[in-house]
Amino acid sequence: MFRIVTRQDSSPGEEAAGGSPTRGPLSRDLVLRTAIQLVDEDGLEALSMRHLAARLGRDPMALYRYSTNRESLLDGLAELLLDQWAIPVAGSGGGAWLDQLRRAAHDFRHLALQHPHLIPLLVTRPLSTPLGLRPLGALRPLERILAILREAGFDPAGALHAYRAYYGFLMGHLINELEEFVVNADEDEIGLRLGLHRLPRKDFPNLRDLAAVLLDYDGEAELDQGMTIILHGLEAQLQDSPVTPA
Amino acid sequence: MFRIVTRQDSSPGEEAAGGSPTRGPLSRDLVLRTAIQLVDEDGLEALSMRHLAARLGRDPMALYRYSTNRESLLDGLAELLLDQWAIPVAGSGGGAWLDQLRRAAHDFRHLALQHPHLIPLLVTRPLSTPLGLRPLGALRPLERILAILREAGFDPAGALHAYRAYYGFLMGHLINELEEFVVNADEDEIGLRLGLHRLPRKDFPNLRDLAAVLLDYDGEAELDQGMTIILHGLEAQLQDSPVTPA
DNA sequence: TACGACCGCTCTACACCGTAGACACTATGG
DNA sequence: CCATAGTGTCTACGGTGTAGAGCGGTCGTA
Repeated sequence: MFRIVTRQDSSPGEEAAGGSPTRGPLSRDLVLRTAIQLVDEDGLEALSMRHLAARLGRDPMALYRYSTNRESLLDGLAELLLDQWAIPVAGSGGGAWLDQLRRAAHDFRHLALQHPHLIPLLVTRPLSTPLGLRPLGALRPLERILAILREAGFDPAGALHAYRAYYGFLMGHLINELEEFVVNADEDEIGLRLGLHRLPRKDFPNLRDLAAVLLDYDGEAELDQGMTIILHGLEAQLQDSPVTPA
Repeated sequence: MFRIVTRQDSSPGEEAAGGSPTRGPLSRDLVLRTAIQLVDEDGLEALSMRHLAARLGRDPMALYRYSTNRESLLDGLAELLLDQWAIPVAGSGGGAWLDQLRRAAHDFRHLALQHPHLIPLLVTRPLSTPLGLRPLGALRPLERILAILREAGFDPAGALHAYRAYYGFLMGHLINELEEFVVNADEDEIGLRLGLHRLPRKDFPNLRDLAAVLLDYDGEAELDQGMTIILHGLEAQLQDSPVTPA
C-alpha cells in the first residue's frame, strides 16, 4: 500500500510470510503459505485477494499470476494442507494396517487442530472439482490409504468402501470437534452452560443433561474410540467376505 | 427489478415462491422457502440478498426485516432443513434403536439428495454458533437422537459419544456422496474416466484401478453398509461397558 | 374523527469484493 | 541493440452486504 521497496529489501529467500510486507519475488508457494497464515490468524472470511495482496505488499492483481482465481487459490490451500498429511507407506502385513490407519487419523487430527479454519475448505472445496481432476497433492492421501487397504486384503471395490467409511468418519469427527473448539475459544465454559440452560427443559431434556459432559470433551480420546468402532467394523467385513460380490 | 406490482397481484396467500415475483406480504418463512428454492436451482453462491430480493419482487433491504444478516439467513436455511429431518420418537425397547437410527440416516440422506447444495451449510454454519445458542429447530435432531440412545441404555456421556460417531459418519458419507453426485451431473462417465486416466500410473496405481468401481456408485447401499459398521460398533460398546467410566 | 406511533418497505449511498484489460518495467537471449 | 517474455501495477466495472433516512399505510387511542 504505502511502502515502496527497491525490489530487494533483505535476503531474497522466500522465508518472508513473517508478518511484514514482502520484498523478494512472489511465487505460488509463498502466496499459498501467506494465505494459510492469514487464514490461521484471521479466519477464512478474511482471506480476500486484496487482504492477501496487502500482506504481501503487492497489488492485488499480482496474485493472479500465481492462481487464476480466488477459487483456485482456495483449492491450492486445501491441496497444500492435504499434502502435509503424512500417511505411512503400505506394507509389513499382519494387523499393521489397523494401526496405520489409526495413526494416520490422529496425525490428521493434529494437522486439523493447527489450522482449524482451513478444515471447512477440505470439506466444501472438493464438491466443485471432479475427483480425477483434482490436484495431485489432494489425491495422494486417498491413494495412500487405498494402498494400505489393498495391502490388508480388500479388493478395489472393498477398499473404496472402506476408505469412504474411514475418511467419512474422520471428517465428520473433525467437524464436530472443531465446532466445540471454535466455540469454546470464544465463550468458554460459562457461555456454553448458559446456552444450554436456555433450552426449554420439556423439549430438550437429554441435551440439557449434557452440559457437564460437553465441558470436558477430549477430542483425541473420542476420535480414538470412534476409530476403534470403524476399524473393528472394517476388520469384520474383511474376514466375513474377503471379496465383496460387486 | 422491472415489474411494478400494485401491491396485490393475486391471492395473498404465501404459496408464492413459484418462480414469478411475489405479491402478498413477506414473512420469514416465505423468505426462507424462496431462498431454499433459489439455492436448489442455482447453487449456493447464487444466493445473494439482491438475487433473493429480486425473486421476491422486493427491494433487497426488505429482507432485513426477516433476518438481521445474510449470515443469519444462512443459519435459517440450515435450521429449516434440519427441522425437516423426521426422527422416530424414542421408545419400544429391544433392538428397535438400531433400526431407528438406521432409518433416520436413510431419511436424512433423502433429504440431502433433495437439496444437495444446502449440505455444505449444514457442515460449515454450526462452526460459527455455540451449540447452546443455535436455533431450536437445529437442535431438535440432536435431542431426538440422544433420546433414542439413552433409551437404548447409554448414559449421557456414552450417548453423546455414540451420537458423534453416528452423526459424524453420516455427514462424512453425505459429503462424499454428494461429491460424486455433483460431479457426475456435469461430466458423466467419460469425464470421470478421463480424469483418472490423467494420473501417472506409477504414483496412483490404486486410484486408477477404481475407475470402474467409481462409476457404479450406490450411495444408499454404501450408507447402509457403513451404518451396519457403526451400529455394530455401538452395540458392542453398549454391551461391553454399559457405563463408561468418565 | 383526528392524531401519533409503528410497521413494512424503498431509496440512496458506502465500503468492499473479484477480476478484465491495458500498460510499465526488468531480465534475457539472440 | 533490439525483440521477447515474465512480473507487477493501474484503472475501471459490475457485483456484494448493509447503514440510514424517508415514505405510505394501518392501527390504537382519544
